[in-house]
Amino acid sequence: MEKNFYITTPIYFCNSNLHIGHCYTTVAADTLARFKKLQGFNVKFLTGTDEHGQKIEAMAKKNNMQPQDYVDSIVEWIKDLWKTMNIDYDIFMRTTNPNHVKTVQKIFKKLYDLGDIYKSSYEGLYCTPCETFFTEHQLVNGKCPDCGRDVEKLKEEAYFFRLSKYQDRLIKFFEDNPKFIEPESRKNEMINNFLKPGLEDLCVSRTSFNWGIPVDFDGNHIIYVWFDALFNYVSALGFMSDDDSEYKKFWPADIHLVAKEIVRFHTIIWPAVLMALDMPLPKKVFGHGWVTIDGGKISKSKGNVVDPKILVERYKTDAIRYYLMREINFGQDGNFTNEALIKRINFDLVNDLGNLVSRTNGMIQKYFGGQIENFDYEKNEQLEKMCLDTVNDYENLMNQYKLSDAITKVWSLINFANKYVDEIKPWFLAKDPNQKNTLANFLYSLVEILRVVSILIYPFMPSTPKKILAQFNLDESYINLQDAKKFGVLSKNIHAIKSELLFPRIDIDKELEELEKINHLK
RNA sequence: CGCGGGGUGGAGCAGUAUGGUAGCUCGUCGGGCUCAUAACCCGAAGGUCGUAGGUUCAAAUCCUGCCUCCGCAACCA
Repeated sequence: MEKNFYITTPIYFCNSNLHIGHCYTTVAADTLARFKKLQGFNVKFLTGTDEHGQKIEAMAKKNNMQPQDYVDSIVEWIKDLWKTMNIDYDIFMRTTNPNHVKTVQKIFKKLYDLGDIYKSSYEGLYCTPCETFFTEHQLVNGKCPDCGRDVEKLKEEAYFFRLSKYQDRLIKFFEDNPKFIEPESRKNEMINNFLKPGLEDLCVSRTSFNWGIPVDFDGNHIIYVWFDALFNYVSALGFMSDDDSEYKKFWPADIHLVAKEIVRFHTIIWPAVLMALDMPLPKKVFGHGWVTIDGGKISKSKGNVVDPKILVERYKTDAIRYYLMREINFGQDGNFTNEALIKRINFDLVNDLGNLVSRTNGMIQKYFGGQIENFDYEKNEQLEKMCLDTVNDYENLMNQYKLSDAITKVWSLINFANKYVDEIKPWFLAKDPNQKNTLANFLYSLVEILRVVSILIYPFMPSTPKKILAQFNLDESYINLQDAKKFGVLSKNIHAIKSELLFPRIDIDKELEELEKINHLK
């Protein structure tokens, strides 16, 4: 039977460029997608953009552009970002995609016909110059938070989704599927904050702006952006279109990866609408934590937004990916600082991994002229067990989405190898011609460990394994999870090639100064 | 009493579902090695686990109160 795996990131709101937090979500999804592929799954990995809404209309106007031209320019920037971050998505879904638009309209009509969407009126506090409704607590001193002017009570005609009808079914679903929301704390939050107090019907249309999907049977109304956006996960698979084979194959999604603030949309509104349509629900919504900067929330007004493109340019993609996946415990908030980033690079990538590759290569050059051949292979039970245990632990952790723990596990193998060199003391063996075979076996083992390491780090750092393997004249075909569980896979003829450093050392003080300068220029 | 999360050696974090020698990375101090990117390996110092009580033979872990920080509160990953 074919094993399918459908994973999604949120589709990002296109009102401006993305920051390191968006990269975090997407890198995590990419890492999981690559891992599942290694495990032999037929993976579908979706990311994309949410392009409708009043804010985008306003941003376009501010830039003197048509909304479509504006989002096109942002999308171009985002696609370039994912290219530089080495994100290997299968689908880049845009909510302005004509098929998506048609699908959302059909769904809206269907729910209207079923009676789960009905027409009523929306009453709220309205700021006329800003053309925006606000809730009571959004107001600042009773005035519009944007312009500071008075607001007035206003009624407008709108469509509503019968969210309240699904409250009990949602609670039951949460109880019956304890793993639906992870981590568990998010589930408690949803139940306590939203389900227990009672759900109100959701206003799913607006008339105060035009940039969105019109209700096709009532032209004045624009469909609420979240209603529009959530359905991208199925419209991308051809749901309700002429060809829905992909939908049949991949829905329901195995995991929606989202950040914690939009868990609500994915675990209450989304399942409720799917229930209304009698469609299967996603298997899991994982709400990861936030990347904080210097301990605080990423925010434009604080001016602490880190431009990921600058980071990638300076430190290379794999280093950034490694830092994000390693430093932050998946599920909880984690801090980003320039200093921690550079330290991780220097200590973990340069000292531990880079140096291990370097010294292994160096010894093969020095003791064997770059070529180990014609030696009698001796099995080493201890090494084999060490590698096998690491791979098994790693796979278990990855299956539980414990990404940080899994990559840390790989480093314990790297550290083990560095220690092993000290134990064996190859520099003594090299002086004794009778020990030539032992020395060859030892170096062969190190290359084998590096082969296993290359496989395991691949989902996290897609370009580094190639570089490691190339130093020993091996190609990417060795990146294979099944082979990671075996020891002694390589031919007993190892050719080491003099190579550039895997990760160059960074001068911390100098680099921090440089970054400080860049920040000031902004 | 709105809700959620956190407070663990100098710094950053794990550990808390099934109570039982407090672990990791960095920093500090001392030692070893020389294959390697002044890298690598070993050892040491340093914590009454926010606080006050409670349960228990035994609490970072379970219960109660309090202090404190961060976030959410209906369109910021």
